[in-house]
Amino acid sequence: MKIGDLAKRSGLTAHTIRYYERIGLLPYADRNQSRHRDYDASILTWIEFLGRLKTTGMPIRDMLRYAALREAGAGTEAERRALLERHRERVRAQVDELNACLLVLDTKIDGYVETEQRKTDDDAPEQNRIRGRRKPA
Amino acid sequence: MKIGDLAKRSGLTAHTIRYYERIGLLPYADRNQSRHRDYDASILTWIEFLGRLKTTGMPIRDMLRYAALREAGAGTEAERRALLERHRERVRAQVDELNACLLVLDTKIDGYVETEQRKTDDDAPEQNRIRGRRKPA
DNA sequence: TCTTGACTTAGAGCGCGCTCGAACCCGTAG
DNA sequence: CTACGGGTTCGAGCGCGCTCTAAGTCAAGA
Repeated sequence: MKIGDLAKRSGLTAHTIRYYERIGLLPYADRNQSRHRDYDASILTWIEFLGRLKTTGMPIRDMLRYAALREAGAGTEAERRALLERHRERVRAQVDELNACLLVLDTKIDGYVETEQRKTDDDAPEQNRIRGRRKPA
Repeated sequence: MKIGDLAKRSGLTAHTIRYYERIGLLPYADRNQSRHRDYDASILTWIEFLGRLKTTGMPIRDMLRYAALREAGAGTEAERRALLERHRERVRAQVDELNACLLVLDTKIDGYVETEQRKTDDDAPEQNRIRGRRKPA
């Protein structure tokens, strides 16, 4: 598979793939007789996992650490596991924080809903106006 | 309240507070006779809300839009609400995505746990060795 | 044969969100 | 009076993660 195909299938650009190889996030790819990169489909699995790490906010320097352990092969599993477990905790905390923010957003949005409701009440004819914040049942 | 106090209470640096004012994220602050910024405690509520928007990944240009509507005052509630509702949807999607990533992380970590278990089994004396991936019950 | 288009490398540039430095101004404690 | 610990403005610089340009190579199709 050539870099353009891998780009299409991975969702990365060819530029980004070369950049990732340059910094060590992707292993140095085999080249064909034209010195073009020639990929095996298995690289997609790794790219997809990198995408998960990225989505969850792992900085590239940490991905590099993980990638280096992976390249090092057997004997690094315990450290890889520890790295992922630490990351998982951070992601869990992140989810909790986002959920807390969602509650705040809900409250804020509800406030605007009520503002609009008051406006609607004000616009209503005098004999139909109801005091208070909520629409009558 | 002076900028240093606000920095302590808000968790931002004085540099960042000035930067936020400069770009319009914070309203132009009153100055005292020494031309120093003089803040009212109420600004903390706004800064805290900005922090929520930031935590949830809203880019500054969108916060600026919201801040501008806020400054514009009454009559902009519907648009502010719409902006927050769109953002809420993005945050919900983000939480879903993170949870999906957490499942992948769990699987990956479980894989390493099993690797370590095999290693432990290999290290055990011959008569105690058990075939298979899982620790015996 | 010639053109097209995808590939190569090295290195510069960019958008974001700060972060910091320089030079200066003030008010207060010693 | 002086030193110090704030504050001020303006603008440059930085770390991140790409993103793009330039100049060249190569293979395949008209």
